[in-house]
Amino acid sequence: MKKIHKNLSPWHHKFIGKGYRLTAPREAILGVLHNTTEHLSAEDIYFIVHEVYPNIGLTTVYRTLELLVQLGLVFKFEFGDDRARFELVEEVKGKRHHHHLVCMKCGKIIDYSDFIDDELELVRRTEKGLSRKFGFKITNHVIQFCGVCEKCRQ
Amino acid sequence: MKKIHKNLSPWHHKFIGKGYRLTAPREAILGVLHNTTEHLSAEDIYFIVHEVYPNIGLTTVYRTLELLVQLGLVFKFEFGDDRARFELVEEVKGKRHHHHLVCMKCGKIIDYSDFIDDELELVRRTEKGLSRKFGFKITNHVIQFCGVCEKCRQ
DNA sequence: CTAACTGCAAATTCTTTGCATTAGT
DNA sequence: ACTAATGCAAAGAATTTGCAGTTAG
Repeated sequence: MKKIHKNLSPWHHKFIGKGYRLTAPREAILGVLHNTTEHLSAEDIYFIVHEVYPNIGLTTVYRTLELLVQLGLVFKFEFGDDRARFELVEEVKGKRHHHHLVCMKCGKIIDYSDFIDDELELVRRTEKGLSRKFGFKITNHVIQFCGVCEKCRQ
Repeated sequence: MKKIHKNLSPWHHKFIGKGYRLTAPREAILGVLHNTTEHLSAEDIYFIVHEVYPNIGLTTVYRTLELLVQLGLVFKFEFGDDRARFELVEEVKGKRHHHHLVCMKCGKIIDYSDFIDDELELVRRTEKGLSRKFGFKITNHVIQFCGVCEKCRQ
């Protein structure tokens, strides 16, 4: 009889069989990213995870995030404030693909997806063109608008 | 008779009368940015400027770049390699507005302007929409594609 | 003349590394 | 068991800051 595998974690298959292990810290970090709508830095994540697993170190957070980016599960962004921010990719599961609008004064970041259909259509076309012309295999894009938010303008 | 002002530096008017001074280091740094097609880091600029003005410090380069960004003369970019890169805005004077294509393996950066007309049209539309919806005054945008270049794919 | 600018050295901040220990599979 | 993953402390790298001396306007 076929053994039923208790595939508890939705991320299980992304790790196993590739030489990677799905450990408690990794699941915790994925969980944090999954449950937030914010743009967390490594340190932010560290503090949150730390509440549940007080013995997880900041180093592990950095190393895990690096792996997750490499596995294509997480995006890494650099806004203007000299610390990387991380976001789950998960096009699946409701959360929509979005781009960013950043306030240069207060650092506020808005995710928008209102105007995104046109943008994505353009992205597809541009990717194809760039790919053909420069021989790149394009895996990702950054589209971001910068400005000053309503509050900071006063 | 009207006095002819010896406006030696094309950047003179961007500084004077706003409480800022156009000093030798600043002109040198602007000159470096003007004469390159590369995406220089603060340290890159420091080394180049240093050949002509050996007593200019790295600190001054950082401080000058910060000011230039604030004055809107220079763009600051973060590609994946944890060091900021700087580029003169100068839409004027030939050099065309462009976007970036970055290789995640070797860090090569290609400026492209081939597919940019569509992109800029879209940018205008999106800026208008975002501005209306979120009350932002939009001053800048980042459009960047990431992937793996032809060489690194082999 | 005076406030803005500069250079130097020291301090900060974010991120990475070395190494001995622990723990998935 | 075998090797990846972890935590800690220490190292590293980019950028910032304090301060006394210098200079453009």
